[in-house]
Amino acid sequence: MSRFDEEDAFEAAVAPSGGSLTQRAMAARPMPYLDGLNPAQREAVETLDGPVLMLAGAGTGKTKALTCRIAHLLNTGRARQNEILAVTFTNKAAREMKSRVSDLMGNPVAGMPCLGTFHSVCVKQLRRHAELVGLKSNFTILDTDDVVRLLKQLIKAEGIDEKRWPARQLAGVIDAWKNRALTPAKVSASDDEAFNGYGVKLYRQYQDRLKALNACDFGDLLLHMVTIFQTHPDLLDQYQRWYKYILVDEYQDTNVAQYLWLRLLGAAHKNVCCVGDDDQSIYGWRGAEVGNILRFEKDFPGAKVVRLEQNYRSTPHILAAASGVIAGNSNRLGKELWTAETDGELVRLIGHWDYEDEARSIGEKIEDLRDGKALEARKRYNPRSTSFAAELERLIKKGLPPESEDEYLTRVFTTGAVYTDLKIQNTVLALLRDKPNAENMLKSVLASPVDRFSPDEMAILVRASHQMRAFEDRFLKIGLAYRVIGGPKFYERLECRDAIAYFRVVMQPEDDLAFERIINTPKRGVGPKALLDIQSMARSNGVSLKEGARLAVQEGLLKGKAKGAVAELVTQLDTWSSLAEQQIRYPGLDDEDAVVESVDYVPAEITHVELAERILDESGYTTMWQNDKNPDSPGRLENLKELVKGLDEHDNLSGFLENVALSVDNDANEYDPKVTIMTLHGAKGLEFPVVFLPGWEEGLFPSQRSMDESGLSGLEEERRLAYVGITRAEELCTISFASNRPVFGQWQSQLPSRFIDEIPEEHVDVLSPASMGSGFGSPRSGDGFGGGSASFDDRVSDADVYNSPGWKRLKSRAQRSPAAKPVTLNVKATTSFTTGERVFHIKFGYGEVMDIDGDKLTIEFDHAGSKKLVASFVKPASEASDAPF
DNA sequence: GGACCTCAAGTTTTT
DNA sequence: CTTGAGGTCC
Repeated sequence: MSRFDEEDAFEAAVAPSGGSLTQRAMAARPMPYLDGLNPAQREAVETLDGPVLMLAGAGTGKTKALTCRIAHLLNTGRARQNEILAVTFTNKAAREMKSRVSDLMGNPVAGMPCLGTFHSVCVKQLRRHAELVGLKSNFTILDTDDVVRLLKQLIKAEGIDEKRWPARQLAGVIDAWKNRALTPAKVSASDDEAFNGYGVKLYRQYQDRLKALNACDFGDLLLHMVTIFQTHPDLLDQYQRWYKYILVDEYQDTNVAQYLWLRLLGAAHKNVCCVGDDDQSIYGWRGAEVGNILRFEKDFPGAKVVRLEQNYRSTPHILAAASGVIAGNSNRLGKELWTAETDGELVRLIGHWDYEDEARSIGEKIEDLRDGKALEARKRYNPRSTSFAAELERLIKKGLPPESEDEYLTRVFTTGAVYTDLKIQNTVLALLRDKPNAENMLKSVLASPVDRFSPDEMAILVRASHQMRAFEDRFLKIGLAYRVIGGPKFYERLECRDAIAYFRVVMQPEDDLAFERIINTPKRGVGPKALLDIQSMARSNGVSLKEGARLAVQEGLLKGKAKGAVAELVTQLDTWSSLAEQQIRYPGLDDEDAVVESVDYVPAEITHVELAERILDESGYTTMWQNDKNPDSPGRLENLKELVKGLDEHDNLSGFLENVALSVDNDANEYDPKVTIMTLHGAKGLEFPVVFLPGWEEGLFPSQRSMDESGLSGLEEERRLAYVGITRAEELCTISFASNRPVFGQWQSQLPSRFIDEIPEEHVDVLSPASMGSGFGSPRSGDGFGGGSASFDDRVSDADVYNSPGWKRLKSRAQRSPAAKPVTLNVKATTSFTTGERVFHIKFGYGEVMDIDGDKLTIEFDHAGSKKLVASFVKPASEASDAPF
């Protein structure tokens, strides 16, 4: 991006005539979006008919290509909005695609009813044809918690030891079968052994129970539709003609069921366009089959394969580092990412003493970058900070708080989002009109190199969520605003789940699981005994628990307090249900038709929000928390209020329940800039100017468990995860590891990750931690080493870590000439130790070698117990005098 | 029905 | 080591 472009944009931005960019572009050409595409993207967009496989590396503009393709299909009149099926994996991706297509078309895409996640599209289909698999169209979608409770009941009934065969495990087994599109009948004999030999039997029972409950789980949404299409060719034929064009995002993440569903729908016209990147397949553990991408050409002969290889996101060193790592994998489809950019920093590598040091160091670095105190200034403008552009767009839709306008305006300029996104440009122009000083502001920003990053341009990406705590602790301590993505979910809180259970029973009286949850919440004196009576009444009459409860009251099975309470609850439920009935319109049933509108609609007596309030009040649920004197009950009441408030965004209660089941509230819509902390998995599809990748240690990343369970393929998936992590970074990428980390409470010496060795050294800058800056031996500020028993802690200086053999090797690696062959760090340490020898460890003190296993020593420490350590972190006791104490 | 105790497990996660 | 689930006892 040259200065010329910036000035061009500048002129456009301050032009008195206002936002004419869009108009100019639109007037010049009917399809302006094609101009912004590179040749490969253009080919992918313009090859409208027949199968297309788009192999799109990280940051190569695949969403752009995908959305342009949709716009092109619409613009050329190939298809109407409701004739395009476009599926993604996450709601977020679906939302973004929708909004970007709207931008391209110049007006909101009203329709596109079939742009959504696999699951949301399937739910719509299944609600239409539920009866074909024995369900009613108002079926409930169970979450994992419900599933596990249900399976637990079945396991118990089967007389299996729950301890040895936990329901969670069975849930996993069944889910895996469903991911592979295996109904109970299709589970092959080889799987008979599953779950102590009861797997298939329980699977069948589970499916029967689901049918009785008028419910299904996530896997069923896909599996049922596949079954329906396979057994009803006429129906399939209808759908095949309906969806003239099919587009699939993140194709490498599809499982067998999703693949079959797609193949069925696309079999006739074969206008299927799949976009994927085999190098970013990181969901194998939940059933994703990379194989799907490999066999695309086989399933769709004559498929056009387009490779998007020009990266618009990252600097050359970051790209080279990522490429170097991913090169270690075999069986790749092979893409070579390149960039037109030439500037940029090396990928940074830092080793720390322990995880707290790591958190401290990253915290300091973030503060420096934020305050412009870091030595390195921002080297280039990033004209494509789509993360910020998306955020700003969201905020503008919600209404930007006036007090933040200046700040956001500044950031619009500094991130350069203004140069590329028409929508943002127009917004900025609107803001500029009211800002007399904006012109000067813009000029000064453009005149000086940007030397700071906003906190929300920075992210910390970890392998496992437990790593987050160290950063949270540290950031709370230093008052650095952060945001954790993927923490505990709002709807999964106890009070929300209870409230939702009430709604579920009201909307779907056969939902026994929800009924069981609320029957004695709040306490109504209906204990396990009464519940048992109700259950047997329901079972012997073949009705739902709610009806069973009604019968139990009528037949006089229930006595005393329970009788009155149950009778009241049943009556209440009836009342609520009839109030709700006036509002029922299942989402998705109507809007898919070409002609919708005016279905006869009886105005409801009360709104669904009022109904929800009534349910929670009359049931006594709100009162229950009001009377609870736990310190957290006010918070729970607050959450309930929040929950009811959120109902407003939905048409009715069923719409809300569907949303609860199919979406996660991960969008943190907050104004203040915050550093993002999230897992590598959660970061896929995102980008940040500054990325920190901590915890690159053997066993943690690559994860030991992953390798134990899946061997080489597990390792390769971990490597792809590393690739995903590095490629999230636009400008600065910092990888770090700690030499010591508590694993399940036990301090362990950690080896740097093998992935670190796989980064070509000419693209790495090995740095010393900040505390090393003034030379070796600088005393640490006294945070201690995180508890621990060793009395030596406080007297140890950082320097010792960097005198360790492992560190020296690392250091020397960076100083070798680029031509030198990379040496792995995992060289066996000099195991000159012998059993029985007295040794010294910097943290654990003195001890005796009990056992030797390769380069690992089992040592019985005098004060710290028995530990297994890598020899390089231990020295003979006789040499311990080197230590500074 | 609630408080206390014991024991086991302990990645990644969207829908 | 820490958390959570399940069981027991009052």
